Amino acid sequence: MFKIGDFSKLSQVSVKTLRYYDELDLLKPMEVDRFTSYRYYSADQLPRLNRILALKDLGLTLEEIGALLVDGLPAAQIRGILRLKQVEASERVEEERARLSRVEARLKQIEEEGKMPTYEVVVKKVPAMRVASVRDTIPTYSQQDSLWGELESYLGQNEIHPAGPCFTLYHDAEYKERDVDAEACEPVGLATHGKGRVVVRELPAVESMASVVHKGTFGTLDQAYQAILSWIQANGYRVVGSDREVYLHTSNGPARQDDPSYVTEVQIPVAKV
Amino acid sequence: MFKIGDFSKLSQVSVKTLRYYDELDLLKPMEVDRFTSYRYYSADQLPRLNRILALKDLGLTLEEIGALLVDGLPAAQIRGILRLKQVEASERVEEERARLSRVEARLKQIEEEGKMPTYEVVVKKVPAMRVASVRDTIPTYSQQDSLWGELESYLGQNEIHPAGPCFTLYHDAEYKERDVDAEACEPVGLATHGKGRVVVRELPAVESMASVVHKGTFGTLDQAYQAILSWIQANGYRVVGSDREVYLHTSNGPARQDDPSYVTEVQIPVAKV
DNA sequence: CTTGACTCTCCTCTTGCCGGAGGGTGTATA
DNA sequence: TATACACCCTCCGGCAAGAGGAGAGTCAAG
Repeated sequence: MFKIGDFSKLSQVSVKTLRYYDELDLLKPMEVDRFTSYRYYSADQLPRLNRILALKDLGLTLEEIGALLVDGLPAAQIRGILRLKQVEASERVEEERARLSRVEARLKQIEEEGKMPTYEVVVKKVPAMRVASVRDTIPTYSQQDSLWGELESYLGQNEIHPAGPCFTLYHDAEYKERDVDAEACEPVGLATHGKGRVVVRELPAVESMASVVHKGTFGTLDQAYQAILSWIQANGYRVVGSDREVYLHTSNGPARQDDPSYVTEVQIPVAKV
Repeated sequence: MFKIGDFSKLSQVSVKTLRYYDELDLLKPMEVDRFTSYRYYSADQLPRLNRILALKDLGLTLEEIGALLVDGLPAAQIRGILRLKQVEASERVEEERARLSRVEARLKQIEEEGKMPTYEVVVKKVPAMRVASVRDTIPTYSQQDSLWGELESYLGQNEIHPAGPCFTLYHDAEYKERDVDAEACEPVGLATHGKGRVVVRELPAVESMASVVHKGTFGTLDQAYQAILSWIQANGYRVVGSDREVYLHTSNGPARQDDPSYVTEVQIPVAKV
């Protein structure tokens, strides 16, 4: 019989941990003095403790270990839990590898530019939404006014309030200076009918949307595009959909002037590799 | 200006998290209503939030992010932190890879044997210790009585109490049936002089000691050896030192009889690959 | 008998939030 | 104008796996 400190030395497990395992019923001392509450462990409790440690090393939580430690548990069930853990572990490996490569990409970028990058790219989900929109081929990307005019007059006539910030969807697969296939979109709450060139449609959710926020006039928006595109490449993604320019500067209507305080978000659907 | 819920939708960050970042001074709302305490965010706070998210993705803690977000921080310092994170991340990758391979080894073992293995092997540190010992070549490994006799009479004469469980050190590089180079060891507290064949010496700490606990007679101890050795191989370790048999069954003296309740720990120093 | 090393219970702290209780706000509609 | 309903606020508790420490009781050796 060993006192907790000696048992701790034997097993190289801290006294705190032994007491904690006692509390969780993972490893009760062989004997507890009724008067002093001193815990006494016997050497043949070491195998159980070692099993706890080994399972912990495999990534099981203490709760799972407790469930596994009841005697006579069928091997099939143990295999099941372990296979689950195997999947979890390989996911974590992948996750950490991805994190490492992000850190390395960032470091490289800092060393090249000598400072933190101006733009921060994040990948997020964008939920599905219903939009009213007008789509057309426009001469240059800065000449969207007609689209927005149509859209707003439609919304005004039907007394529809936007349900979120408006944005332009660019459907061209590659960058184009002229004859841009653009769609002016305004999120709406209820299902309604379009009218004329205005259609109301459901945009599906995007699982992985790379996003960057630009503050400043539209003239400098290309910097944001450059930043997000090079990020996409540097981090092993590829473009898999139409990009959006979301106009965040104010509640309704797109930006039509050059205002240095305008805030615009560039979103590009991406996927790994 | 957005209320917290709208800002949350924009950024895909939960309201709870935004409030938490406010509390930590990571991202204060542009404005807080003095009467209602409503938080109001502006769109141009998104870049800062995105930077927080990006740094979090690199594995920085929120505290570190707070330190990094003060303006005009020299790039050198940022590089320093990131390099630290790089090291941490690659360590975690390695750790998770190791964990995954442990899980796989265990799964394979279970599939082969159809049950949880009888022996649990753990790797632990063993601290340095001072021992009194007698070393000699003995005919077979079960004939250690003379060594223990010498050792105990020395301890008795000098009134030295053991400072821990006694053990035998086996110095042979490979397994031998006969002419075993064995050393009977008894940990002692104070530095003393040996006498005759008894020497008092310092055993260095062992950083990685594979260990397995056997309960039963000595006759079945070879099963424990087999288990630990095959574990060592299956988990990518190799033997780098003399193995120990630690006698845990009772306070002092080695086991000399066959008692099925005897508890013995087999320890083997190991290193990766 | 005293000293010093242990041991006990109980409390708080860690990280990055999530969930809920209880109560106040804002606005769209009947 | 009343009211419903969706928001918002603060505060409390909880998560995993213990670490650290306070204050009090115990053990073994000299």
